[in-house]
Amino acid sequence: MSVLKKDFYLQPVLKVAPALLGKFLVLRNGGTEIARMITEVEAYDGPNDKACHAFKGLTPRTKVMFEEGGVWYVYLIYGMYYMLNIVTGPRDYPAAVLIRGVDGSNGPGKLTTLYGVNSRFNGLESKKKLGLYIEDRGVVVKSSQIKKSPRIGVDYAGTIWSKKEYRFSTHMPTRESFQ
DNA sequence: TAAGTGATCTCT
DNA sequence: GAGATCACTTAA
Repeated sequence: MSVLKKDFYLQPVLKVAPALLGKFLVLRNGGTEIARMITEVEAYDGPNDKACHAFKGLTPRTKVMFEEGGVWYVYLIYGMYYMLNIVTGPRDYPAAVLIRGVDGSNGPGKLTTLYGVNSRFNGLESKKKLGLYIEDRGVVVKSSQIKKSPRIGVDYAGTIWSKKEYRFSTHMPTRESFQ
């Protein structure tokens, strides 16, 4: 049981994304704690990825993605839903992993509603002190249990990038598996 | 299947 | 400042 450190996030996003499956997204707020296993993520890989927000360059919105790995990137989409991403890779390399699903929840919008995540976490470092962080609780997800598929909602990125299998999910059985 | 929602970006 | 866009959800 250990909180993921910065060097974990400094790896290439395509390594970090599948490695996050089976880890726990933890929100600690005073006496309450929400901790659920991550079951679905998507990778957004830097300046070459047309589906990546930062592809078009640095703007006030995307500048967080250019930070060093290990910080949260939170933004509002469709006027209602916050998306939760963790930035990866070295500084000035815009890449991030979108956390799309945790155990017992479907859809990234519902996930952030569940956790009460909003833009106040944007740009902040994922660590215990912040109260929102990712933890390794010893669940091992085998590569054979990881399903790859194209990302969701990125048709605008063109066939090459919208077909990339940068979405990773797992059907690992749930909380019984670690208690 | 389509509508709702609002920040952001790209033009004028 | 106006208009288009958007990594989603819900209700039908």
